[in-house]
Amino acid sequence: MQKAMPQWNLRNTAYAERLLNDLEDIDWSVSLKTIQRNWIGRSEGAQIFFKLVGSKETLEIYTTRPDTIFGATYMVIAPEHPLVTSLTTETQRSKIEAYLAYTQSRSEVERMADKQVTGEFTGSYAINPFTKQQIPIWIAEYVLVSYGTGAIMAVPSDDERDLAFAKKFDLPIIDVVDKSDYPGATLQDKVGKMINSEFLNGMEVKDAITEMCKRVEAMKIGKAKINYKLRDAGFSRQRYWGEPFPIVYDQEGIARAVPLEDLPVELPKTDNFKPGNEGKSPLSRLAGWVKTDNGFTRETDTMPAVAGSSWYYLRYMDPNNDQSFADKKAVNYWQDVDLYVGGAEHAVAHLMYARFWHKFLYDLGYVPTKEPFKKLINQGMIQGVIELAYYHKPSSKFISAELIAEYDRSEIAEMPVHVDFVSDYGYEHSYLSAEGIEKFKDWRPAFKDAEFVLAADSERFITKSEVGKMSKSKFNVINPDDVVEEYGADVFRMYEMFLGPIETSKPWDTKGITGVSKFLRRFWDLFFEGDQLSLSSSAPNKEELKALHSLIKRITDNIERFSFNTCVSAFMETVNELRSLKCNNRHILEPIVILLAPFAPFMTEELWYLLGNDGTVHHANYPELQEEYLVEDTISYPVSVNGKKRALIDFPADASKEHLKK
RNA sequence: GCGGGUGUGGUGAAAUUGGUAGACACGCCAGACUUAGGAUCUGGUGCCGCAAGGUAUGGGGGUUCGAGUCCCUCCACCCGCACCA
Repeated sequence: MQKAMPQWNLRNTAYAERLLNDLEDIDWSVSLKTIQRNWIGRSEGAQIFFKLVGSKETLEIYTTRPDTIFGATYMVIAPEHPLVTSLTTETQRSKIEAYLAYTQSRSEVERMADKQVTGEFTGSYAINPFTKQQIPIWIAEYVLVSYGTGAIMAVPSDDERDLAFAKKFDLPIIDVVDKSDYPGATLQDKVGKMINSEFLNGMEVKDAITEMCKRVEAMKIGKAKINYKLRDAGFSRQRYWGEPFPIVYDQEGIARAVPLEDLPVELPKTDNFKPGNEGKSPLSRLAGWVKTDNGFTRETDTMPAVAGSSWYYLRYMDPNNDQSFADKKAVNYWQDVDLYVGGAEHAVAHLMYARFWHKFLYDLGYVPTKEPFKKLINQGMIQGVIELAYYHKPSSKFISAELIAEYDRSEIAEMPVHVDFVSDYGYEHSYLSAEGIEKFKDWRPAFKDAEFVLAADSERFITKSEVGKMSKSKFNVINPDDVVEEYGADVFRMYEMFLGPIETSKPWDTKGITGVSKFLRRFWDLFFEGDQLSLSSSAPNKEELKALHSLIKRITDNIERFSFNTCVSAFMETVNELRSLKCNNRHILEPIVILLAPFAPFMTEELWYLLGNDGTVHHANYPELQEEYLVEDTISYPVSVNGKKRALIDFPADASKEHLKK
């Protein structure tokens, strides 16, 4: 059931321009910024009021192309537009009602999926303020009530949708832009010379837009206006869990802020979480709480989850403060969030609200920065492979994927198969064996007698494999506990890092996990002779020191740029090298234990203890890089002939220029 | 349709600013040790070629002494928005 009720809204539209512009200053991924830009949806245009024939009312439209107004030959309003009833004339009423019944029968999804040119004439006319022509007002579903003003001036010569509509309903088309100077330009491109437009004739489109905005303003029939797709955020929930609004209503029903000294307004305790009457929140049942001592009435709606998530990071800066959300000193010290690692699914809700909220606090002087999250990394998702079986509905048979071309696709359904039944899971050719088919039938008793059609010479039922989210509904969830059980948490952790760059999404695949497992065992073995800890404390040699310090350099640099996969590679290379050097020197190995600690926290803790240290390795000082150990004795110079490297020649690093030239 | 991103071996991937492409790992091949091995160790492995050598970062073109990296163009795939006036 839908019901109109008064709601609190956050006027984040007032911040639209800043939310858009300040994206420039933050270090976020291009795709995330793009999503936010699209969501804000800024467009420059004009708001224009059209007079109606035989009425005192006007029809307000929004257009990004005021220059084309001489080509506006009809108008269109959305089926849900408030003026629909008053604009409909007696003779058209039954047709309009039939059309409205049709549009109401179509969901938004249907409208988008099935774009048909439909509409109906209202019987009313507006007056084009420049041509002075009477132009018909139509209703059509291609105009959306939620965007702009829900009404447009239609210029069939310069808009594809208007053109299709005009052709279908035989409405006049007047060319107003000559694009012959711009070969290849489409209707969307704002280029060309104005024609058939009186005082605009000969102007370039851009200048014509400016000129038209001036004229419209001078005539007091509208003005230049920037429009946003971004909507204000509905902020009321009729639920128990959520922050109560610090708002009370006085005897006249005027909303007032709860005085500072009475803040915060805490959620009252109750054990009745059922909704209140007339769709109100459960809080409305608590009469003793709703009525305040001075006879005011509390707001009983609560805030949504995005309220808390919009500012929690500020509270982290001063979590025990009972006077304010965070002390200014603390906020000035911490400033903002240096690095936010989060999923792209928060692109428009949480991340937009948090930015808005932060800017609001900035305007009030409570935070020193304009943006909450300086740098943001979208960590990639570990995906799953979804295994699907083709099911031929008319014959109730399952069809092996290699045979699917022989069937009519409209008769085929795809049924998810639990990945536990699938052989060679993760490979292109993954399949159900005879045993797998039996498991599937036990799992889905409804298909216990279904036939599985296999290729003539095959005993395998090939499944269709698709990369997608791990999801209970797709039966492809892999539990990390099993991996941890087999290889340990350190291996699991490092293998996830080793898979590739942090931003990359890819299906979970354990094919290479033995490499990481082997690496950790080899590192461990460096410390031992058989089962005995066996370490040398003598001064390390040059090669060992170079191995250590080049590792320190690489790990430091790679962490700095969030390249954890190459960190793992660097550790592997160093351990390979120390193995071939037969190094068991504690002056080398101990700093590596510290470097490795964030990557393999459990094993390094163990080694740290075995090395005789007190406390935890995770509090140890980070090893210091000493560049002098990195200097090469010889440098290999590539020798190029015709731009191709043909040879390498080694020279002592201290060789003179003269020597090199020879 | 509009906007954005990505294309490198059999596979996951390296190459931070234009400077020996394929590090590291998986897989594969050969060998060692073994009663056995899906354990461990050693060596090899982009492609063509016995070799010398040639060739190679989606295709084509350009800038440069030198291009995976910069520019143009085409193609493929992925993501976002989508009747936005």
